[in-house]
Amino acid sequence: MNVTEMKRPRGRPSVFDHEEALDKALLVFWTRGYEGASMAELTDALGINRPSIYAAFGNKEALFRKVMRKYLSGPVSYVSEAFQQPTAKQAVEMLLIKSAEFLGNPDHPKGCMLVQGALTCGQGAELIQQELAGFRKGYENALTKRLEFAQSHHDFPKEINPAEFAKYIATVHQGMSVQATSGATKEELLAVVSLVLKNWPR
Amino acid sequence: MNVTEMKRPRGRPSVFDHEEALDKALLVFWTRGYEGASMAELTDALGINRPSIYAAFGNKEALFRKVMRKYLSGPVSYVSEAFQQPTAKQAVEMLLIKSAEFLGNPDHPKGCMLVQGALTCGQGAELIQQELAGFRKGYENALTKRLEFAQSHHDFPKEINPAEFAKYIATVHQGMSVQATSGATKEELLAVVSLVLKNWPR
DNA sequence: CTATTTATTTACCGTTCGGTATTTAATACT
DNA sequence: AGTATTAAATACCGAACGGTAAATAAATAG
Repeated sequence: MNVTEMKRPRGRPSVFDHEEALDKALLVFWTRGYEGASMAELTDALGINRPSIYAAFGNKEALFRKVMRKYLSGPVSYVSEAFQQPTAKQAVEMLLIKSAEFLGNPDHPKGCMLVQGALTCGQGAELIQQELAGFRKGYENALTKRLEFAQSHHDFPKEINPAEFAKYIATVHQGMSVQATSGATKEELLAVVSLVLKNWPR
Repeated sequence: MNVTEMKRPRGRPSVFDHEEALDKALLVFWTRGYEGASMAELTDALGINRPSIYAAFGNKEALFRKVMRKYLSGPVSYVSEAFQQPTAKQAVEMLLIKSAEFLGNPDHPKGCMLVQGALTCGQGAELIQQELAGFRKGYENALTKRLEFAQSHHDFPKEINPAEFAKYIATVHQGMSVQATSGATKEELLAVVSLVLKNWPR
């Protein structure tokens, strides 16, 4: 049985593709941040009327969370991929190089939405702000685990505290995002990464 | 002639100190960002009525710029101070150590207002966003100049591109700001700085 | 052909936004 | 004492905000 000939649902069919709409919403949230993106601008970008957005995704907060999920599992999926590299150095290398290429890519908004989505915010968006900080902390913790694993396999110097080194790499990573948002190019970011990797601890 | 017995101005005297008011406004903009800070919240924090703010400082944008000037010449004046250290290494060392202590200081909002004031923004605040990016770029350029000077005095390896190294330091610096905003402590930031300084090029 | 279901469209809601006109109070000058 | 000057306080403005009720259109099920 072919999926393309599935029985169509009961009522009036949606005139827009939900996944495509989320992609369009991503571009707005990415450039504007959670609060900077107004429902009016989102409505324009999605090309559908406002009640349709609410019917399909819930309110602004719910829409943002759905967009976030797409963002994490899509554009930045290279992060968890990097952690699976055979050595710790290769893992960090891939993480930073792919990040430089991603953050400075002119084909989509510059910088990382996890950083610029809601670094600060007005009253009422603190929850989103905390959630984004939580995702960032999550990546940092995953990197710590990766380095602890490497350390236990003699792949990372035992003199270095994995949590501290992970925070150092995360700091560079987030700094690269700020740089990209302010206009840094892929090449400039790669030069930064090169300086970081040049001094890999041994 | 004593300044304390200066002739008082003509009309009804101001009931609030303008500089103190700017300090209070700074705390709001620092935590909320330019757009996240509402005039209502600013009014509450300053303890004066809204028309008084407009009469004293102009509109929200003008108020923010006056606050910015105080911020640059006050809390973060250590940056230009650091550049005057005798050697390049001492300059960067002081820059990063003082930054760690400043960004993680729990006595005022965490992070740097130059970074979190308007990393992203809605329509209408792009000018402020660009101005903040300009200030960040200004610091980076000043650091580049400092390293070029050091290079010409055999105080910095001639194999390293000063602009690239300055961007690396600026990237770490801005990353530290993001980390601080998300809750990183002074001690954690100092550990990051220690890792950066451990690999000073020679 | 009718009923049911679902989506789109239009028009609108109350709240908050940044900003101000107007009135009232406090001081100095004459 | 009266007037000019300056600031504070009250009350308000239009616009933009996120969000929704009600009506209409397009499909399936019987």
